[in-house]
Amino acid sequence: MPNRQIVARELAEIFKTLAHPDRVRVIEELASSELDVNGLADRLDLPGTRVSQHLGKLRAHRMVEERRDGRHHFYRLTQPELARWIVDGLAFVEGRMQGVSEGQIATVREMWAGSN
Amino acid sequence: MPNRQIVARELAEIFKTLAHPDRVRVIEELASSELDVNGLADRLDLPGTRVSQHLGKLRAHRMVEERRDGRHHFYRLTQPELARWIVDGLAFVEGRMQGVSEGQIATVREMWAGSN
DNA sequence: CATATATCTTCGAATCTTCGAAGATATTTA
DNA sequence: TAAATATCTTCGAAGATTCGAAGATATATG
Repeated sequence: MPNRQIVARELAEIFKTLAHPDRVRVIEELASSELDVNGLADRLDLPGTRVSQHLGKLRAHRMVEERRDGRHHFYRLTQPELARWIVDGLAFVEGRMQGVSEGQIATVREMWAGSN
Repeated sequence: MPNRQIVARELAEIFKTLAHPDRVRVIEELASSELDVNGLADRLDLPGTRVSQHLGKLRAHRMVEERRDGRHHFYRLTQPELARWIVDGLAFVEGRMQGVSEGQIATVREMWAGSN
């Protein structure tokens, strides 16, 4: 199979892995600090079991790494630059503009980009 | 709902829209030139009906724009920088390295990035 | 006007994703 | 050792996605 198809398939896998709002938020949280499952669940206001499932998927695709300390599983980004690249993608949210103002986007960009 | 959640939802929509190898390839083809449905189908070696379906989705998310000339529907990127951002994402394919060599990625990066 | 071409839309089956609930495992504390 | 805590995995239902096939539309050509 031509290289372009192989590489396109890999890229699509990455996009699929990021194609859930909770997982985007998990990655942006981890951009500023390592956290355990409950730490993430608290900050994102999501049930821990759901955060755990998302982390399982991110782990399967090597986007996060795990470190265990006692009964806590701490997670961090395998490639911290990933968080920045995602923030760069906000440029394409702006263009679409369905119910999201430029001001809102700018605010979030600063929150997420600032923590890096 | 907090801004971060709204923006994360929009970003996830973008990722979902890009989460198919055919659509990644369509976008990279359109980075270098406007094409009609059959033109794309030929270059990507895909059935025209399938390319049309993918274009429908990209259109629904305003990633491509249509121009009609007779019975031909020509498509171009709404935001040409999108193609470059996707190529930047190749950095994260490299990190994962499941059956894809750095050489293959570099080759594709040049093909896609060069056409811009 | 009849036909061929280019594209779009709809349909239904197969597959994948998501979500919460329930159960399993490992670690700490009493 | 028993109970509590933190996390993971599995299960099954609901919903979304993908794909090719078939039918609809619009435009060009004979």
